[in-house]
Amino acid sequence: MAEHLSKTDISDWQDALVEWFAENGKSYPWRETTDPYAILASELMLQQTQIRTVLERSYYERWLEKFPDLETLAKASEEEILKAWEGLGYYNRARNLQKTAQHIIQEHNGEFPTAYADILDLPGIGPYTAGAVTSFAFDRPAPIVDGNVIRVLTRVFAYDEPIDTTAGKRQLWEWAEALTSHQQPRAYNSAIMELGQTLCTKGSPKCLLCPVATWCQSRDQPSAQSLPIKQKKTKITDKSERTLLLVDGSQVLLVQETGSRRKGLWRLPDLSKISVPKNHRTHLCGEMTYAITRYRVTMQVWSTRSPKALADSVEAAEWFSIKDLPALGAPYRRAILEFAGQNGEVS
DNA sequence: AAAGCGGGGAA
DNA sequence: TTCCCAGCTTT
Repeated sequence: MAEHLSKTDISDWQDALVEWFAENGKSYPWRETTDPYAILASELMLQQTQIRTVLERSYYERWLEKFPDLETLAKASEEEILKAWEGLGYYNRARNLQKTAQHIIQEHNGEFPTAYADILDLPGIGPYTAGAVTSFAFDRPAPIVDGNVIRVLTRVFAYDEPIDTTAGKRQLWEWAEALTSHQQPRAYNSAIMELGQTLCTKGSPKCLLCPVATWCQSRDQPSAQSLPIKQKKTKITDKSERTLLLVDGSQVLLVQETGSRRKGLWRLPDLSKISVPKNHRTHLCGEMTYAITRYRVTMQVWSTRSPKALADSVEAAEWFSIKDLPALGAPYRRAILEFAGQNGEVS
């Protein structure tokens, strides 16, 4: 399909995007640097995560302040890393970022690799992130395909087949490859992503303002809104969870996550795993619902009037100051803040 | 090829 | 509610 575009077309398409971006491109902290480590940190934070989320809570700035370079990050403790990543989700990203730092120090003498294949080889870095670092940090040509680019390309080529298949992905990368700029890799890749983010949006694409509408087979078509097409629909399963909120003065009792989910983070103890003494009375503080991966979880929070007595029944638990909590899964943090008062009273 | 992995914002 | 977000890894 890209065969429909001649060499001149491709060049004009690139120029139009780059020119539009020069006029309309937004400034982000990670666009003001060419430090590959800083760019990589931003890219990992942004995987499946909206720009707004990263910006609003200053994850990027805080991360670079705490771990300004590869050496500092390589030596950090898991606890520090998870605390800095707390609330962002997909916590293996943080662990992989540290593994990458250690890998570069050991295998590349501390020099960030500039070759695409070497970057792709780093833990947690797939085709998209490798292309992003290659182009954004080193201004070298590399195709990228993310959620934004997928919208732009499927609409430009009126691609109405599912994109979450092997064939669909192959087609998208093929197009991205064919359109990659060898003149201005950094600007072009930034431009096509920003186009998808601001004009070629999910809801109602702003074709009227689009700098590349000339080349678009879905221009002003209602069909544009329905692209891209996905085939997978994840079905949500309901789950329930009973947790124990034990507060003693300014302290709260926590246990560490064991499974693969939220590994290394802390949480409220799971009441269903605790054998409560026969004559011990517990009461329900409240209930909240949250979503995680393919589950919708209804979480009950239980407590007691005599927390110290019950704490002995909780395996491998530790007391933490509520003012200085370790990295927690978001729902547990919310529950503590909502149900635990300042002076140990539990609602 | 499919499933697992977090959390939040927007329609 | 559902969908999506600067995706990657494991099964």
